[in-house]
Amino acid sequence: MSLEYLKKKRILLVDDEPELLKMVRSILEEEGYRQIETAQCVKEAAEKAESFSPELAVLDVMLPDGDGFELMEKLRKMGDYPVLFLTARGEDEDKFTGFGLGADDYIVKPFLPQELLFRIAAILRRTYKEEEPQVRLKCCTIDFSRAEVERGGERIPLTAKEYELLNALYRNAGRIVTIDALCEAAWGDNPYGYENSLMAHIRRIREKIEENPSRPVSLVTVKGLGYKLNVEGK
Amino acid sequence: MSLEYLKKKRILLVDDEPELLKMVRSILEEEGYRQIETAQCVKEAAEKAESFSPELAVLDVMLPDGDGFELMEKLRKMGDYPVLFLTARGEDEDKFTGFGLGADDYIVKPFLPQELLFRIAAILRRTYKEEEPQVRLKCCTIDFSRAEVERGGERIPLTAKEYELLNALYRNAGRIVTIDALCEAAWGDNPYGYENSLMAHIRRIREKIEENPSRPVSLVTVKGLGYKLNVEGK
DNA sequence: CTCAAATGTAAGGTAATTGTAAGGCTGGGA
DNA sequence: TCCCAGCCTTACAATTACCTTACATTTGAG
Repeated sequence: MSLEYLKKKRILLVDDEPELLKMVRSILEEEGYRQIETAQCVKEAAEKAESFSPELAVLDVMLPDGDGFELMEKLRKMGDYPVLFLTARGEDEDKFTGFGLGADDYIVKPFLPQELLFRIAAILRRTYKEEEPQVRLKCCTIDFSRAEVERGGERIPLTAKEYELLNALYRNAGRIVTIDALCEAAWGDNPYGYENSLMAHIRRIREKIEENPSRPVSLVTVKGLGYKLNVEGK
Repeated sequence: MSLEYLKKKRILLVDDEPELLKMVRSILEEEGYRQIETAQCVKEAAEKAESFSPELAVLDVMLPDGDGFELMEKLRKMGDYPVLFLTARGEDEDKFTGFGLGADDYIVKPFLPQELLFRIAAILRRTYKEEEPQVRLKCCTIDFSRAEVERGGERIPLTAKEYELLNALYRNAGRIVTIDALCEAAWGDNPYGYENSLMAHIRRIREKIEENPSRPVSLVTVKGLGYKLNVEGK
């Protein structure tokens, strides 16, 4: 059972004490985690999260410009990754607030390094069941980690927008994704007026992933409802 | 965010003290969990797991005929569901053994009921993403997230209007929905003058979901009142 | 700055979906 | 028995949502 891929996950640490931050970081790095970002307040954390797209967040409850709970709500709006809280001993109320809001684990300071590592590993293992770099489609495979499509030995690169759209479709593989949802995924805040542009992108994606782009089988349109990505295998 | 579906998950409790078993069971039942099995030793647990197919296991470390770690290895061979350990205070070595073997969480006795509930909910939430509701009818199933009807292995797509109408009927499954209400659902603002069109759509839907569209059993008409969708309840 | 690649826009085309209409049932009442 | 209302059924016409393509604009690397 190879768990190596878990070491590549992006982890965001947020704590106001630089000492603790440094300690936790070194614990994780020693264990082999390679992608770690840190922040010392809510504002900084939100900015880092935006560009870093963490796959796990470890948050202190007490922060100079707010609290960890408020921060978690912010983070949850951006992506659905697990959140683990650190807090001072004994504040049971905090613990319950955190769990109630949907935290994934809660560790009381002071803690044993080993326990932190185990809990992080347990959450990552559950959340990211197995590495799935290759998504198989009818007549090609998509490699999201390289943003490439492989078809008949040939490697075709995806552009940024194509990647975002395909990813949004893949996250809902098999289900219908509305035009609005796709615009939202690709253009964010102001996703209006791009319907036509979306269509052009869909066409370009189809030229990369379909045998016959005019008779799509993997990225099909459901008239009046949206688009749907069909992936192979259970 | 509906978390109701988590309450239906099958949970296996294993502990040698009948008292504790009873207590944990009542904590869970009070919270709304409905499918709970218990066992008092490794042997019994293995048997129950076989027939019960748990979706989460809560294990004590100390058992009369073995230990929880050994049991976890047995369970893992049968299925990949999360395991949470309960143990007596202070046995840090146990804790690390458990996590090292792939446990998902670890709670030290004595614990607060609330904490157990939160940790169980957190694990279930991460492990089991919300499932899509499949609506079962007399001779087919409807999958709204894919806008498809599955009948005898065949997948028949629904069009936008068909989707809207079926959805409106499903939201009032078993009850009569008036013609006006259906027009309202499908045509919004100005739902007048579409009665005939509605009929044509009803026909098309029946051809997709009924054995004999002319003798409907799932989407029946109630003369003078409207239509009604009969779903197979359980 | 320059150039190529990526992205957005526009316009004519097309086919599936939807609307329409006309004739056909069926069951209840007179 | 006949008639009528309310719904069914079908074929076909109209619409609209999407396709396709060429081209304009933006972006970003060097």
